[in-house]
Amino acid sequence: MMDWLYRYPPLYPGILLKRYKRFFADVQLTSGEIVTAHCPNTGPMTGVSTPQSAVQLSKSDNLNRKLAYTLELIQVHDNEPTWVGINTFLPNRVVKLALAKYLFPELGEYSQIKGEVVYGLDKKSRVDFFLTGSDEERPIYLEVKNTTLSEGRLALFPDTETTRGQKHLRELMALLPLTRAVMLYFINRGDCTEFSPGDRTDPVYGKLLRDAIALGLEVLPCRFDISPEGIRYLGLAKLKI
DNA sequence: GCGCGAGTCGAACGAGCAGT
DNA sequence: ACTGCTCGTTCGACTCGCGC
Repeated sequence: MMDWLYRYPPLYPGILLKRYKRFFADVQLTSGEIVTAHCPNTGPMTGVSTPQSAVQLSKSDNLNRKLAYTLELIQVHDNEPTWVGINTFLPNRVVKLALAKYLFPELGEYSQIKGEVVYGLDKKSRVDFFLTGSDEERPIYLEVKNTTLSEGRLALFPDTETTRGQKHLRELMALLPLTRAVMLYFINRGDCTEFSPGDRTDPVYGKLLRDAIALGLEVLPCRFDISPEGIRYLGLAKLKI
């Protein structure tokens, strides 16, 4: 039996009425009450913000928050009904838990995990994770990207033009080959079995990714099963370049 | 003075870290 | 302990210069 990697707090089911102004989503709870929830995903959420979709909200008891509810999951029907994770900082948290459990054999037997390590030419970028202590001398720079866009069973990143994402790729390339550089695409939905760069949304990113792979960048497109109960790791998706 | 396009900026929230 | 910055991201609101 596969263990839960992450368990959601109690969630409140509802129906998405509309998403607007990037951070807001009006949701009708099953009680009939209409609430405005914080949408912690500032991306375009292409294909995953359709009104009348089933959603799941968490509720914060932080009194400083203006919006107590947070949009966590939305159900899509591209394939079978599938829950998609909306919360963009969850992938980092979940990957941290997965690293602690050594769920990615591709990364070897590191002994130290550091988060948010400063790197880059101007020392202004931060890598999500920095792994050291493996038998191999080279440390690992690991960057995590949240992926929700899909075409059928093919997951795509990015879902919009991302100059920041391009910058991250360039900076990872600059580290090669003295260190290992790994891009981990967190496929935030269980129905996708393959992964490709989203050339239609950001062709520059797609080209950069291929250049980076040629230089030695490693890509881990990771599949996760998402449900209101929690998140489980399903293994790697097939990389289609 | 007006309308237009291009460019810049701040708001929204939370986590984590550095500096005081 | 506290403040302030950075990161994630988009877009409405705003300023600027241009041509008429």
